Amino acid sequence: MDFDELVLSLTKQIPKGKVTSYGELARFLGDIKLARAVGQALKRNSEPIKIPCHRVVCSDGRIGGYNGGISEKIRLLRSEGIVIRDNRVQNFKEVLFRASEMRLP
DNA sequence: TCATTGGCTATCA
DNA sequence: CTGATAGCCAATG
Repeated sequence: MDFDELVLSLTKQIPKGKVTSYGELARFLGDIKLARAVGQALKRNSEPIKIPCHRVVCSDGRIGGYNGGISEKIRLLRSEGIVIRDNRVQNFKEVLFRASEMRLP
């Protein structure tokens, strides 16, 4: 299983109504410095339907980027109950899906 | 091979 | 609060 597949499989574990950060995913993978590569892996995601890549945001609660545009990302998150204000998830710490809750496929 | 490009993070002023 | 800085990984050409 290559890097991209691993990242995507972890992303699929994020429950609806929660989010995680590129850094959290990277931490689970063993190295916080993988954060950027994680972002790239999500970007290269070929099946955006099955993979909720919109549930991955910046470590400080800012939205981050999205293939379909940030507005679309925000819209999707709101539709799942995430509260966003000034391009930030409001209760970030509370809705954060932590690395300790992830598991290998 | 080397250079570039990001959906990044942490730290300091 | 905003900006600048410095790391830095995987894919791509």
